[in-house]
Amino acid sequence: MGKYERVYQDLSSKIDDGTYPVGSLLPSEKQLTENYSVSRETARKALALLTDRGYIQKIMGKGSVVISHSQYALPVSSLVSYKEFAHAVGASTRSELIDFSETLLPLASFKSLAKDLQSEETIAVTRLRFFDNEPAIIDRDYILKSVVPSIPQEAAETSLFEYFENTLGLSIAYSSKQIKVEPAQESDRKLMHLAKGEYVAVTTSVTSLEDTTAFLFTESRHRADKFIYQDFARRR
Amino acid sequence: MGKYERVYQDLSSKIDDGTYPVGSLLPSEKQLTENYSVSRETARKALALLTDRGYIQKIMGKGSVVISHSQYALPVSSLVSYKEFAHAVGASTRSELIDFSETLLPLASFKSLAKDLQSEETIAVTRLRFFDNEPAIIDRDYILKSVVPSIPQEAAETSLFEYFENTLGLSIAYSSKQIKVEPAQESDRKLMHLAKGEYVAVTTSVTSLEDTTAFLFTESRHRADKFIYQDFARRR
DNA sequence: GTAGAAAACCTGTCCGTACACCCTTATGAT
DNA sequence: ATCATAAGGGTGTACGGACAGGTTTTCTAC
Repeated sequence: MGKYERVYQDLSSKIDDGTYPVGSLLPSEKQLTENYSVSRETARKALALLTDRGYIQKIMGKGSVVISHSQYALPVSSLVSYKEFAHAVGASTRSELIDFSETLLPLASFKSLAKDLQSEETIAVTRLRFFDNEPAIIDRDYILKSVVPSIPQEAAETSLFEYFENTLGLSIAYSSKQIKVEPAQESDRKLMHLAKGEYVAVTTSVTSLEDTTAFLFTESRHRADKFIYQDFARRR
Repeated sequence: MGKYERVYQDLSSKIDDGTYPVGSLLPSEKQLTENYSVSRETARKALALLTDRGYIQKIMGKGSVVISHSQYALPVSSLVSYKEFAHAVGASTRSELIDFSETLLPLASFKSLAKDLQSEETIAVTRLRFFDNEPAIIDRDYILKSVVPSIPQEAAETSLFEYFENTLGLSIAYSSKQIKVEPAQESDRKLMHLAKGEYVAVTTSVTSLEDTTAFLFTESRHRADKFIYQDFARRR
């Protein structure tokens, strides 16, 4: 881990724990170079990370102001796995493996996100996610067999991300996603206990590795009444 | 405009127009310093912009690969105004001024996005947005009178963002937003021709200036069947 | 006392250099 | 022919300095 990442870690945790409350100023760049014994560029890199993750707003001639920064978004944003999200919010969560099989990638669901998709063999994992013991999300992941030849049952039951990154050493880089609202299907109603005429929020995402290989295709169907998506954007 | 922004502009437009197609490599950092007569740091700043806007993926030891990058997201993402969005997609769009009045900020709608909100006087602007001559979105903006004392009717009918930035010289910096799904209200059904029992996607956002003043509060109610939100995220 | 100018401090941009690490290709020994 | 190694070119990180331009504080002149 680079120096600037350590500075970032330290500053972000001090913002989280209230050492630097919302509205206060962080130490100036010059002070940071002294406190952490780094060059100004390194300090600025750490501040840049804080900036685009919504921790601070830099004001020319004044300094870096801590701004309020939401931490409880659904795992749609900022590309975190369900397990990481559950751990972060500390809610009572569990998930149940519904299906675990092999199939061809359903092109239609993802072609609006990724052009030039080929029909490829995938492993499909369907899981039902519970929040506070209520079924809230149906996740269906398609993983390219050409990238991940097989998945242990245990990884499918706990965390796919962890398996990809830690066990296989894959470097997950970015993801593009889409959110729509659809009427609940029969299977949605059954698994999530929905009445007829209810709706679900559907997020579809394509996740790629650092070498730009799109390898993970996910469709996530959320109970509309439990669905909240949060986002932070800058105008630049 | 800084040098690195000009390099960014040039590279991004060349990606958009196909000079650098998806999958190809951009010139190396060294070549960029020569082509544009800039230092490596300046070239790297331009590449960093391309990276976090989803134009490219940098691969260590290889170069910068152009990745496919969606441009037709709804104006929820990346903080663009409706007018900018309409212009970008080139769809047939118009909007209709429904209400233009003064009121207190409805705290309840926004308190999950911004803590410590005070009840303040605002100008409220409600507009109905049409896509392809179909009513699709109801936008209701609350603008703090302490920041924007008055709004000409013409600005409310065309573009508030343009008025804030170009006429008033306000620097819009960032925004945090939230998406939920709700049953359509009576007013939704009336304005957007919805049947009973239908749903709307509601995006709520708080927009702040560079000095961190939250000044614009927007509630956007979308016909569920026309709502698509697109996003691009990176894994740290 | 007050207004205005200067100083001090802050961030933004740009430049140059150095070295580590990664990937591809060419080289050369076997 | 094959395979290990070296070389070259690529990005990642870190350091240094310089100047521009914004904000706040201090000080000076009136």
